[in-house]
Amino acid sequence: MNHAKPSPVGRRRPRQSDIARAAGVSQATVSLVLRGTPEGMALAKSTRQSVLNAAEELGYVPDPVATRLAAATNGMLGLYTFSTTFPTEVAHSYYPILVGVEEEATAQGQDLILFTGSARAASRADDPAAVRRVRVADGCLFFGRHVPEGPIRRLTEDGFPFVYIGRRDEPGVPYVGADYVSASAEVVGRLAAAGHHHLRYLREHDQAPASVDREEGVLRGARAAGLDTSAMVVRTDGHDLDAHLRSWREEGVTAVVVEQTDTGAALAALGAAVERAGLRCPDDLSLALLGAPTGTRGTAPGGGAVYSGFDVPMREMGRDAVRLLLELISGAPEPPTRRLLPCEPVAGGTIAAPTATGPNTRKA
Amino acid sequence: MNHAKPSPVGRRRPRQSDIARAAGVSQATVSLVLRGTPEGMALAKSTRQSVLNAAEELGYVPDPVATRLAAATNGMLGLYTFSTTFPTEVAHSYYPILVGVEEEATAQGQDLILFTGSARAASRADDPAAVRRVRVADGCLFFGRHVPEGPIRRLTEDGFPFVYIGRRDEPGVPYVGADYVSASAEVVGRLAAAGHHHLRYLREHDQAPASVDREEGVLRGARAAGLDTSAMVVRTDGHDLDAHLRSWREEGVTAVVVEQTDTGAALAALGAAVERAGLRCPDDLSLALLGAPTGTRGTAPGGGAVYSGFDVPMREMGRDAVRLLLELISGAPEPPTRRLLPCEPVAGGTIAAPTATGPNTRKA
DNA sequence: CTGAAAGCGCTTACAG
DNA sequence: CTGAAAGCGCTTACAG
Repeated sequence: MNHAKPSPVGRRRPRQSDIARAAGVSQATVSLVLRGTPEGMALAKSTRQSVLNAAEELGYVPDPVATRLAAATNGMLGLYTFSTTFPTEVAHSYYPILVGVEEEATAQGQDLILFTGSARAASRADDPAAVRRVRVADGCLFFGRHVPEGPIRRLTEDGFPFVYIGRRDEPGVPYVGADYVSASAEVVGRLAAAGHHHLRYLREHDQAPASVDREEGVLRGARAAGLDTSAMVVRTDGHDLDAHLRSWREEGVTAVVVEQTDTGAALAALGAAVERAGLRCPDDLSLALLGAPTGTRGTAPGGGAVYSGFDVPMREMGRDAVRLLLELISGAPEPPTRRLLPCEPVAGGTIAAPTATGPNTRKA
Repeated sequence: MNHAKPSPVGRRRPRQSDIARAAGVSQATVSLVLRGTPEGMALAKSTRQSVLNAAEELGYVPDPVATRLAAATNGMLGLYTFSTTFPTEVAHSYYPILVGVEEEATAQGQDLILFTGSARAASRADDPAAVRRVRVADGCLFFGRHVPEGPIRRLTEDGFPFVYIGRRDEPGVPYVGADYVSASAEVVGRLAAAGHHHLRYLREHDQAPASVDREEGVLRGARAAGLDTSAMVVRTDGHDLDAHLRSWREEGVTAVVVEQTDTGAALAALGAAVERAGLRCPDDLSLALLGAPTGTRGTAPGGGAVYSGFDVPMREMGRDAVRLLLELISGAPEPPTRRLLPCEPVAGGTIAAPTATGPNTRKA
């Protein structure tokens, strides 16, 4: 026997067998008709019609769970986040992606399952069991700077359709990322064109693809402009940068480029140091920010201008990832299954020609 | 026969029968052990252990779809929005709720299914079939100013657990709403205490509970303060309010209270009229806003001060709704299943004592 | 203490 | 053109 599923309160909701009884056909025939398969369409008009009528009459709605178990699709797409899901602090970087995903999912008639990282028994977001849950959905989107490889490999082996939001190194893994390399190179080129020949690139220690790509772009742009890149890259853990800033200025550095991450540590540290040094931006020092989500760009210290740099098309990435995932699910992906979207350059107000007066002209 | 589910690529993922074979027990026993039921715990230690080992060995993860179909729960909560889902314009009012829901769901180890309103075949968000989809989840949260009653009644009849985010009139329907009545009354009381005796309440035509409650609160507060309420309530469809504003001023009105809705039509219209009239706020006119989501409060025209009024605890509503839903699912809800959360008064800068000089003292 | 069986509500070959 | 049957991977009484 079985469960008390048939609700404490009202009538049981109708299933195919109820329709079959009402229409005087077999349950299988009901399935055929309702799914609108070729076989179903080939049935006698009268059979079809009576099935359809009975279904309408009874208010039938297919059970998505049973549908899915019986190997069909269920019109649900998963979204699994490896960063802390939704936390208020990273809301700004996460939300635009969610909006994009939601928009496109809605447009495509797909529901969305937000896998909340923790969940059930074994907890951590990178727990293999946790990741495997995503299989309830027809396919899944993954997002986060750091992603556990094991569970994902397993999914690949199983042939489960998924797409990363963000570039990945693992070969064969489909993704929709941002072209940080080109965008970062362009920013450095812009600085060089404005007359900056001594600059620093400030980044965090984190080795996520998004960070690696920005650095590569910065170096590429610097070389293209003929700049000396030997001491250009500086890593910070977010601590006090006052000493650094002072020595850079003494070395004639006129511009600092900084990466934006979900922690924002590097940017915050730089901002604080600039503030404390009493420097004005861009008068005393030009600043460029590599990649804020569209619309969330902050303003620089010592001047309050909007950061120059580029925007990351988060929303569009979300939308495109949904499209790609759907293509994968249907088995016919449009050729590039690894896509990089262009970033929008932002003029901002933190880049100006360097004051030709040399280092340390203004007050300490 | 059946489907090609066993992945095009790799090995089939293990199921209970695989574990059973490896451990030399029946599949049912595996289920008992893995679910950790009383019966399962009562099994011989050695049996338990070998099952557990085999499961670990094979990397077993239960199939949530099958689990759900076989009548257990699946650890998924639905969120169904009747307003346009997520559209950028209402993002501000919707997002805090989503954040709250997400936070609590994560804390409780539940995944979230975002039903995208439209979806599949028949489209509109209030389509019965669309609403019925929510049954994949263990329970569902509903949100939106306007909610179709039919589909919901059906859900009730079926004994499906759900909770509204926002107060509802339908008897017996569980909800977590905001106490707009008290909060609105308090705002009017505050105005009266500041010396305002002639005021107007501007609202839209929309008859959602949230609007009805605000009006009730305003009238209650006004009566408590001994104010004349006969001409107090004014409805607007968002069009030109210049003439209204002029006549109010001539009648000696010194303060206007306005409701915040997801369209923001009334507020926008009032703001524009105040702007055009060249009035300063709160110098020439006090303004109060009834209910913006925490943190999204805008600034008033003619002065740029933050609106006085109250904040709606969207995030907390989301959290509490998840808790209530979980209680409902487990069958043991804590007594009030219809809850109203207090709103936070916001002092803001748009309420001041009326200038004792009477109407139209300042420039047109 | 454990196994065999029925059932959840569908889909999909396969017979007639 | 339609029905009977098997199967998806679980859970849950019910026997032993």
